[in-house]
Order: sequence, then C-alpha cells, then structure tokens
Amino acid sequence: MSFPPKTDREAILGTALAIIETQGWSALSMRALGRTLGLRASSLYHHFPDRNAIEEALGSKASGSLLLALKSACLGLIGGPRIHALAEAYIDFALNNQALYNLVTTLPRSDENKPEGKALRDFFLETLNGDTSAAGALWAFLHGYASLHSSGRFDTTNATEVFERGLSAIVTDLVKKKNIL
Amino acid sequence: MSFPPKTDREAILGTALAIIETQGWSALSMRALGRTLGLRASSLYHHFPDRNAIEEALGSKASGSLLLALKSACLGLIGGPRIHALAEAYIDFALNNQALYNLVTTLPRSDENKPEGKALRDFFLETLNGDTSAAGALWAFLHGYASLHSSGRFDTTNATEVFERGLSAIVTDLVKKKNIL
DNA sequence: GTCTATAACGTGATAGAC
DNA sequence: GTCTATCACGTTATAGAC
Repeated sequence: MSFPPKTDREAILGTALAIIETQGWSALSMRALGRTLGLRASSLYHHFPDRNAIEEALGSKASGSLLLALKSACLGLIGGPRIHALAEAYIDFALNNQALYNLVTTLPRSDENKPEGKALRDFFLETLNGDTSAAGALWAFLHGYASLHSSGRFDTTNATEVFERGLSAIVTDLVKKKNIL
Repeated sequence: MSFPPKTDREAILGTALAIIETQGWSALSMRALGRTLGLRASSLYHHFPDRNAIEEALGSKASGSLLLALKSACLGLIGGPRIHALAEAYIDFALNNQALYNLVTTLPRSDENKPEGKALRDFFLETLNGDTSAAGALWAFLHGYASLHSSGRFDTTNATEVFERGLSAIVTDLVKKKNIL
C-alpha cells in the first residue's frame, strides 16, 4: 500500500496565495503551508526544491493575474483611452493585491526567460504603439506610484492628482513624439 | 571617572548600517548586531525596544543621507538643471545604496511625523517650484525607475533612454503648466 | 515517489541574576 | 547595562516507513 499524494504543486501554490492574501506575505512559511495543507513542512520539499522556488512560481502566477486584469480592462480600447484603462487597472491591481504585486516586481530576479514577465512588457509595448522608452517610463511611473502609495507616501487628497498629472505628462509626451494615438 | 558604556544607539545604528552595506539586508539580525558589537543580542533591547525600532531609526538615517546627496548635487543650481541634477543624484543613490534606499521608501510606514521624510518631500517640492502634483509624479517616476532597474527589469541598452524620456516628459509638462523654470 | 519524524540551527524576544 | 538561560518559532536537511 502506497501513500496517496496529499498535495501537488498547484495545491501548494493555491494555498500559498490564500495565505498571502488573507494574512500577508510575512505569514507565508513552510510550516504554515504544511499546516494548512494538513502535512509536514518537510513534505513540501518533495514538490519544490526550496522556499525560493515556491516564491518564483508565485511570482509567475501573480504576473499572469496582473496581465489578465490589464487585458480585461483594455478590451476593445485603443489609443489614449486604452492607456488610461491600462494605467488604472495596473494601479488597481497593485493596491488591492499588495503582496502579490510585490512578487511581480521584486521576485523573479531575471524574468527575461519567464514568459509571464515578457508578456507583461509586451502588453505595455503594444498599448504604447511599440515605443520602448515610453513604455518603460510609463511602467516606472505606475510602479513608483503604486509603491509609494502603498507605503503611505502620498496624502490621500493629493494622490489622485499626482496620478493624473504623471499619466497625462507621459501621454502628452507620447503624442508630441509623433506616435499618434 | 566614568565607565564608558559598551554601546549606545549611535554605535548600534552605525554597526547595523555597516552590516547592511557589506552583507545585505538579510544579514542584519539582533544576534549579528550583538556579535559585531561584542555583546549579547539581549543587551540591544536596552537601547531599542525591538528590531522594528532599529529599522525605523535606520530608515530615518538613510533618508538623511539621501537628502544630503540630493542637496549636494543641486548646490547652486535652479530650474531645469536643478531638476536634472536632483533626478540623477536620486537614481545614483538608489542604485548604489540599494539596501539603504529600500529603507527610505518602504520602512517608516507613516513618515508624516518623521522630520527626514518631510524634509525629503519638501526638497522635491522646492525644486519643482511648489508644484505638489508634479513633485509627486517625479518622485513616483524616479522611485519606480530605480526599483525596476534594481531588479533587472530594464535592458541595459534601454535604461538610459527610459530615464531621459520619463524625466523630460515630466519636466516638459511642468513648463507647459506655466510653472516657469 | 510520497509522506512522517526528528534533529540542528538561527531568529526575535523575555525574565531574572549580577 | 550586561549577562545567562530560556522560549517559541521558522527553516532546512536527513533517515526511514509505506
């Protein structure tokens, strides 16, 4: 008689996501994972080589979720409205899924090979008509805004103003550089 | 004749900074601190209530260092050149003092009361002629750029281009909004 | 291959003796 | 102020049952 598998990679990642969402990033540990799954922490090492591997897999999953949210928000839109939708959906995701969002931007140290990371960049690039530097600048602004906002660096009264200002500055610059919207 | 104490708040913070700079953020622990200072970890609790208090103090110190670097770079400059100097000095500090910079932007959850955090914001505001939203947008862009750059999100070939593009977009927008430089 | 049990280690933190 | 001793916890690795 053999041991039926109590878990698999998907179950582990799903549980990890649940823990992160409900109790925050710091609550995610191998023991907590095993506890929730009904097994020992050491058993997890048969599915992932180490904690870092779980984090990287979570990062990929989170990137996929973010991309999905962005695509959904941009559905059927082009030009300026599409950029605005992208920006708002990005910030919305980042602020409402703080722990997950952190995984997207900090975790996969080299995401060049990761399909999710590339897909995210490509979607930015596509929405900005292939303007690489503008896409990078927009991404930088959005990430910075989300990051500073999350740590309470903006007054709630000024936050929206800052968002609109930065976004319009980048969009205006995009138009001026003759990349017609 | 007095007995010099083995340590004090300044010595602890200085040692903590040294550890972070040489071995990274993860190497900073109460035990490692005590080890380097030549005493037990438990003794540190007579100078700081807990680890978090040390981190907050470090964040304030790091903010001060950043502000100093910015002021030094902007010395004698006004208008556009001053903004460029500010931006370059900011990125330079962030990329060359990664662990310290992380403390500045993530650690003091509410820096409203912290004098260093306010001074940093005020310097941005002053350099941008009191334009609150532009100052916020610039800060967001710079922080986002530094953060994404640090985690290898930009190609080295495109990074400079992205930086110039975002900066010029915000500066141009500032001029257009009639805040003459 | 999957799981259990256990051990060794590092961590933040506290209590009490000197 | 500093020490020793101790706690509970998370991480990691190994040995072994099925």
